[in-house]
Formats: sequence, structure tokens, C-alpha cells
Amino acid sequence: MGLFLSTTTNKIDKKGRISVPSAFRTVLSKDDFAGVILFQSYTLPAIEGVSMSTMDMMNNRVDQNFAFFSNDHDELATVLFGGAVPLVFDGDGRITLPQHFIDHAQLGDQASFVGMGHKFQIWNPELFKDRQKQSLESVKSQGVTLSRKDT
Amino acid sequence: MGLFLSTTTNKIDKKGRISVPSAFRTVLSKDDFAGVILFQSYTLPAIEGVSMSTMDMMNNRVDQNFAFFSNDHDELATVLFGGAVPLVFDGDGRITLPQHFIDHAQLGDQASFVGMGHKFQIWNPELFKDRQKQSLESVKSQGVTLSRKDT
DNA sequence: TGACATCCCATGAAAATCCATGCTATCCCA
DNA sequence: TGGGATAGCATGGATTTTCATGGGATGTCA
Repeated sequence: MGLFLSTTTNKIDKKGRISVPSAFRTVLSKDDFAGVILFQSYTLPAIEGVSMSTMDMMNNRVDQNFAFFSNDHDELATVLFGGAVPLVFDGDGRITLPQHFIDHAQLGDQASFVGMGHKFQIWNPELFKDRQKQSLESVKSQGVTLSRKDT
Repeated sequence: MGLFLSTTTNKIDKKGRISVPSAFRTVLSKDDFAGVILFQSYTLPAIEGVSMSTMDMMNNRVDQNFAFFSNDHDELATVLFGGAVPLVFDGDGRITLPQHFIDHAQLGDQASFVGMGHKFQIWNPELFKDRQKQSLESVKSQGVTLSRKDT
């Protein structure tokens, strides 16, 4: 499917536009929707981004795990889909970030796109430095590792 | 899958380009992505290299072991994927090393590719000499061995 | 008609691509 | 077995293309 990898920092211009890194666009263009789905992280001052097909996948999981009219289902669906915003690329691969995302992630005139495999996050570059450092410490100290095993 | 074996030292030119040893390219070319994934070692002044399929494997493991929005998932993904850079070979089998990798591994105008089985490392040749010596002594004194057991 | 979104084009910097060269190991045939 | 041809590989440099970014023009909705 293609993975979101590496970290890229781009500028937000006066109009609130920002270029989605070319490599990320390539991953996103695998499905027919020419854009990206964004929603705010529930726990971090960051914006999460996924492809439309990943959104489909999450939708299926919600339906599998919860009865269709249960309260749990509706609560999760409300948060997950109610807060999700589809944004279409302009001709040059840019998107315009809605104001509440900019507020939530405390973005100034720059933003970092952080690849996380099947998804990515958008951060204030300064905040991300700390986040990165803290993640590394956490991964190292907790010994969260992956053993290599071919499937 | 093919293993990364032996050590080769190549030149880094003015533009930061370096030839990936032909034997390594052969191993990497087993999957459809014509390049290599690099990230910095968490503990050593070296760069680590793996194939895209290894990266895929790691991604699957992360998703299997951690809930998609859990903090553990995000921290691991940040370290693992946010710091990973996919580099495509040019027509002659070279890659251009990003500056922060050159800094981290303290590379001058040369670099050693060290085969390590499923992955390889890129070292400053001088630093690697010490590393090699120290590894050998450590293995000898601790009597590190391998159990012969597949899977 | 003003605010805002969308589309289009220009530009500079960076990255990808292409071509040339020399070295070395290998092969082939006399 | 010697020696020349050949192919693969690392290296250097030039050229072309892509990409991020800025700004203007056009369209749209309240």
C-alpha cells in the first residue's frame, strides 16, 4: 500500500495553504480520492492524516467491534467521523488547514509532517522536537521492540 | 530474502552521493521499491539500512501489537517511521545522504557499508575499526553463541 | 460587494536524470 | 598462458525535471 515515512517541515503561507510532501501525496494517490482525511488527535496537540481507504478500513473495524445502534458505536463514530475533514489538493498539491486544526496543533507559519506508517501526523515543529525526544526515551526505556519474524 | 554480507568502503562526493555496493543493491532489488530505507541507530554513531519489505514487515507488526491510536503505537511509529528516510537509487546505483545522517554518523568523504544479515549499517571507516575490535572482544569474552534453531 | 475559496502561472532551489571516464575483474581465443 | 576485448562498477560532472512557495486572477456565496 505504501507507507508514510520520514519527517518534512513545510511553510504555511498567508492564505493558510501548505504543501503536502510529495512522497505523502504519492501514497495518498493510491486511491481515487485526490486528497487526504484529517482529524485532530484525541491526546496530542497534533493533527492526524490518513488516506480515504484507511478511513474505510477504520469504518469497517468500528462496525465489526460494535453493534450498529449501540451507544459505544455511536460515540466512537461521532468522534472518528464527525471530526474528520476531507481536504482536496489544489493543482500544486497544497491543502488549506481549517482554523480549528491550526488552533489545536498550535501551528505558526510552519508545520511538520511526520510519517507513521499507515497514517501521519502534523505538528508544530517546536512541539514535535520534544515529542520526538520523549518518544525515543520511552521506546528505549520500556524496551518496546519488535522481533524480526517473517510471516 | 538474501543477506547483506561483508564490508565495503565507498566515497562520498561533493553532492553527498555515494554508491551502494552492488551486492547490497541486488539484495534490495528483491522488492519493487528501487531503493533503500535509512534511519539513524538509536545507540550507535551509525546509519541503519533495510529494504522496503522489511519496513513493511515492521509496520504490520506495529499494527498487530498496538491499537491504532494508542500512545504506545504512536511513540513507536514516531521513532520508527518518522525517522526513516526512503532513498531511491539514481541510474548508477547511488543515493544522496541527508545531512543529518552525515552528522549523526560523523561521515567525512568516505563511508563503510557493513552487512549485518537482514540489515546493514553505514559507518565512518575510522569509527568502524574501533567498533569492530570492540565487538569482537565483547563477543569473545562473553562467550556469545547462537543456538541452532530455525523460526 | 466584500470575504473567501479556487484556479492558474512564475520562480528559485533542490532533486532526479543523463552522460562520460577510468578502474578492475572476467572471459575468450590465439 | 598471455594478452586483448568486454562487462560491471565506482566516480565525476552537467543537464533536466520536480517541488515548494509566492502571488495574481477568477469564481462563488452570503
